[in-house]
Amino acid sequence: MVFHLPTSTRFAVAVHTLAALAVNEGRPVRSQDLARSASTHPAVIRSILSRLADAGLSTAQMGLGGGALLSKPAAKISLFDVYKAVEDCEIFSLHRSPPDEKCVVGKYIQAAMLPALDRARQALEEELQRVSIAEVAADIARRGQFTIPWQG
Amino acid sequence: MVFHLPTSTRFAVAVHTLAALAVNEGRPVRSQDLARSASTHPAVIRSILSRLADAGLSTAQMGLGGGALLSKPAAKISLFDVYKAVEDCEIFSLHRSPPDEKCVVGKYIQAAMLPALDRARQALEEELQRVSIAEVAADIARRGQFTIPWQG
DNA sequence: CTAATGTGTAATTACGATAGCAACACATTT
DNA sequence: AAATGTGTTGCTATCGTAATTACACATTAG
Repeated sequence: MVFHLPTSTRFAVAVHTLAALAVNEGRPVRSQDLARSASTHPAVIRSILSRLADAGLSTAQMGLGGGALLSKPAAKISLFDVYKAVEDCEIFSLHRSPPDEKCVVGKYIQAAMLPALDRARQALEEELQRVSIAEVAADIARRGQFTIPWQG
Repeated sequence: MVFHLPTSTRFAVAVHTLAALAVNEGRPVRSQDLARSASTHPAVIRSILSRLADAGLSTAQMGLGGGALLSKPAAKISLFDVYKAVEDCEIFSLHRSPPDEKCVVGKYIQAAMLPALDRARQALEEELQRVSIAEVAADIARRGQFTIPWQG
């Protein structure tokens, strides 16, 4: 059986994008080049960069020679920061239509399960918090056998 | 901005259904009644019950006076069991098209981020494991000020 | 045995989010 | 002024979900 995608591809593409900016540390990278690397369209990259910029994770340098840049050190950007910036953080969806209030189960089911769902969501977020874009970029550098001249 | 639903409503409806079976302990409940309680269609309920039966969580009693029943004690059914039965457990989707192998970032990005995503998924699943249908049903009973004559 | 009840499953339809893509205004550098 | 590159909007195709209908099959009551 085929299921839907629990998150959009935006999260993976956003991490890809920020890792690429970290690897190209300092040099602006064009949406066109990021798009080729991530196998997508430049407008998709710019759309994601727009959300990342709103979240204070990246900035854009307009005009000739322009492109995207990290707006803070890669070590200070967690995967959770990226997740929050580009995805809905409500992992669990509840009933499409509100359950029947006239049934005891319908009346209380959501209140009864919400605490557990919140704890599960929080556990997931805490794990994402533990990993930074710097670590992802460093892992890429290690696998690719090159070094990144880290900022600072 | 409007986002999509990270899980389908199947999970919430499935927990609703099993909690209802726990509350009506012993008596078969018709898909029609479960559907009214969950504000959905009987065929949707039967479709979900079919997955729950495949997972060994519920059974069906055919014919007149029939309906759905728990196939094991509610205390032995965790929210993770339900989650596994009706949802895709791949929370994070990666790139739609494989990244560019000719770019170092594209070549290693997925391998670099997968361990973190796995840990996050596992943390979520462990939290869901901690809560049982029996606890959800008991919480409903507490809020509704009635008691469930627990099996055994 | 027959009728009534209720499940199991397939097919269809409508809907909503995603992502690919084109177009164009705006900013910046040469 | 020309060239380069971003920001944003709008359109389209695709896909999963869920509502709904329909019908074969199982079971019980009479």
